[in-house]
Amino acid sequence: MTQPAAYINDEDTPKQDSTLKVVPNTKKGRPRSTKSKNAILKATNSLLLHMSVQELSIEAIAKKAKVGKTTIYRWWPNKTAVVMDALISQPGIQSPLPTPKNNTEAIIMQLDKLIRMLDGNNGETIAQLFSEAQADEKAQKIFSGTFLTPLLDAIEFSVQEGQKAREFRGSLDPKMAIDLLCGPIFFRLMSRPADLNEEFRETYPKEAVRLISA
Amino acid sequence: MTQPAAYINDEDTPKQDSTLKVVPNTKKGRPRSTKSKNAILKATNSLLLHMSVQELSIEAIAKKAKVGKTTIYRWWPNKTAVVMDALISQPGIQSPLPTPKNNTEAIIMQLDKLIRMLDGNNGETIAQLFSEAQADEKAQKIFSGTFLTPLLDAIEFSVQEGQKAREFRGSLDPKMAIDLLCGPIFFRLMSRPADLNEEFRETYPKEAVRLISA
Amino acid sequence: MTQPAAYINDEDTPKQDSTLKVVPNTKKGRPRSTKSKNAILKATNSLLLHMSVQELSIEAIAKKAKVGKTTIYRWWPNKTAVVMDALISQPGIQSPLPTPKNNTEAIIMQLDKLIRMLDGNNGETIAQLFSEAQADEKAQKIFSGTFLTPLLDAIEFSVQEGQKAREFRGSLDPKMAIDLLCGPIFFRLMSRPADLNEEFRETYPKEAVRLISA
Amino acid sequence: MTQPAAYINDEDTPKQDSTLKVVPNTKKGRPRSTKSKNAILKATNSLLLHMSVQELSIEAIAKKAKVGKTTIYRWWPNKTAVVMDALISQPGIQSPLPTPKNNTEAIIMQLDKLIRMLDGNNGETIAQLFSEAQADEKAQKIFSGTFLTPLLDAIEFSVQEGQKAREFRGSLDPKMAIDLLCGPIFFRLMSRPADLNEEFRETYPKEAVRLISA
DNA sequence: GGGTAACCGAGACGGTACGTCTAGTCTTTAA
DNA sequence: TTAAAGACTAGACGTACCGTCTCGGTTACCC
Repeated sequence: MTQPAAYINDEDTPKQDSTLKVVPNTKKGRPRSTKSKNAILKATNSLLLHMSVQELSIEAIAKKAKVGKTTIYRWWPNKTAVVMDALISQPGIQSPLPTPKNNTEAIIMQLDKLIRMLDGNNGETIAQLFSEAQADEKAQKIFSGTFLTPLLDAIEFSVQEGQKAREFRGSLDPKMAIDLLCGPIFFRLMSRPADLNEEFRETYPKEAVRLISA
Repeated sequence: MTQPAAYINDEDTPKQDSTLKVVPNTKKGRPRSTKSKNAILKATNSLLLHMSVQELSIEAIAKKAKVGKTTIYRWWPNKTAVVMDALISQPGIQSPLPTPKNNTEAIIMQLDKLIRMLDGNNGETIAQLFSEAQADEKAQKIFSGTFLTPLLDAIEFSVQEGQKAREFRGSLDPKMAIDLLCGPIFFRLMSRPADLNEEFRETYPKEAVRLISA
Repeated sequence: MTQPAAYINDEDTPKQDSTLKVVPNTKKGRPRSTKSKNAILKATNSLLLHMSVQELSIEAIAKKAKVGKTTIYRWWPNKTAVVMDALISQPGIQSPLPTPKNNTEAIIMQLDKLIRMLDGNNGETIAQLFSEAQADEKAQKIFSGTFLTPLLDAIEFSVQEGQKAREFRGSLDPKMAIDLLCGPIFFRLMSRPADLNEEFRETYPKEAVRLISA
Repeated sequence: MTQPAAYINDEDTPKQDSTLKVVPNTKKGRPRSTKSKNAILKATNSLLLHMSVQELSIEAIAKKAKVGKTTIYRWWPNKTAVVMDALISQPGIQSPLPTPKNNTEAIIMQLDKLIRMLDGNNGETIAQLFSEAQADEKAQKIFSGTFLTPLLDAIEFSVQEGQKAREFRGSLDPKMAIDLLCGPIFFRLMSRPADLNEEFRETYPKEAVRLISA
């Protein structure tokens, strides 16, 4: 189960032009204000309750958080990155999974967790981030790196383990397996989000995993 | 069978406030200029080769088509509607399917056609329209009404016929069947569009239909 | 006393490009609709009660008069002309003067009539037409020809007669005399219109004529 | 003596909602760019050589001055204010008068200065601003406050002083005196601007002041 | 404890696009 | 032929944000 991490603004170093400096490490100067950081993330989450990612503007965040626009641009490359961070910063969004007894169960648990995550307001926001990523390369990288790739890698790992263990059909291309497992969830999220309900969460994962079983 | 319906600017009546008038029938005034209409659609398609739907602006279309902005706003409610029309106006985008010998084949043909349609530049555009629809209600209505609903309705019809004919599992909720059939395609479109290739088009439809077979 | 007339849309011949046709006189086709003409003038006067000449638009007139824009453009060269016509069409705007017993009295009567005319809503409109004329050559011609020149010519005539009769200073340039007589009225109209009241009407003409007396 | 007052954008504080703040003194944020301000005024003056105030557009100023439209709207409430500022910013437009030896001379000097100011292109512009003021309340306030009121107040002061000193007729209402003195100048400006020439400048002030003399 | 470096807020900057409005022209059918 | 209706191109309006910049001022570390 790879744990790639990704963008996510953990380290308090401003976004760089990727011009590699060898050991710039000597942190001088005023350190990053955690107060501002939190205010920004909080304001973002708050605003997203009333508007879409597309409607959300950096200016609105800055105003709501009582923060200079520069402060936002210093630490995040674009709106997608801020929203992504704000999403992740929510408590309980990253709950660890219990240890599964086999790969079938692992997949079921992962899909269940995914559906839970996509339910409600967060689901809308994620759908909108996914949308932003369609046209904007930078947004694409952040969304993939922070959210999508880790998710899919974890599932792919389980699929491959399951194939080794003969739980799943060996003939199936793992990429195809991922599309079969996750595609319906995201498609429903984007086309009929209201149907991403409890019933779906209870029936779909079992149904889906059956499709790739040996 | 399919439920065509939807937006689509066929009739040359300007967008209305939906305040129903009883028989306004006598067409007075200068009729709509087909020249302008075509110039707008052509310009839109042309611009979409170099930019995303999001980057595309009404002003750019108007300029390229040598048309007043008012003319665009008179006939289309928003950008999504223009792009949707432009997409559909392309020759060969709406080819009829040959008569299938059973519902399994019908589904396969429909999926094959869908994948073909989503390949290349049009696929990108459609993904972007789908994205626009995530946040914007008006865009959502136009995209659903013009593109998504007709498509899904046709597939749903085939699924239900197939269930009656015992070709497909009767226990499967038709909505779920649609998600299983179409979800992977759209998911791949949006997450790894390069993989929406010929190989996928040849393998996926058969694989997918197998999943819902009795 | 010149009788210049001017623009004024009396004859029902559309505005021409002044490319003289010799005897086009055989009036064919549908005749001009007096109904439309009246509706246009009435609508114009009505709208001018609530807005300035500058705010008034041809579109608004056409809409209010339930008339095509083309109909307006066919008969009047621009907004100024329409407004000018509308103003003149008002009943009682063109009352003839009684015969004066000398030129001093003639001037007084003329100034009194002018002040009366510039009082109230019509005064505002005339000030606005005068304003329109400042930047727009066509408007200038219409305003001068229809309103200003006839007025000033009449006064100039009285001044010159009065000079011949030794009622007024012979040394005074007639143009200067006109400025001295009319300037204060128009200046007050444009700078303090509220002061163009009855008191002013009663005191000013006598005062003014005194200034040019021998 | 004179009541300068008025709009005029001297202090670099953006136009406010007039909600009085008590001592906002600590100037935060990036200071106003004098470069942009000058570019805007210069561009305005430059454009006014070729077009009227009415034809002039904010967009054209912005384009010519290589400045964002927002920058103009941030500092001036409307076109009239920009033009007024541009006019005043011209070197030599505000030359101080030499000390007069009596009020008669003071009036003559003031009228002479006024006629000089209204000669040529600036005269046209001022006539157009006066015109703008006829219909638009905001324009009216700016034109009066910045140009007309200071001018008339100064003359009124001289008139009243002259009346006290028995140079001028005491029976004359000062407002009437102003109309008599200034009316002809502005009337000529607006009706026959070409006649606002040197000859007029030399003869009129003396003639005018004679009319109000005791 | 003074210097210095990076941070912070505020907000002005040059731009782009929005959706609306009006000008003046053009094109149809009906009278 | 004119009238009405209304479509047409063109372009200004004032607003909203973008991402950058420029201020005065505020921490921290390092000498």
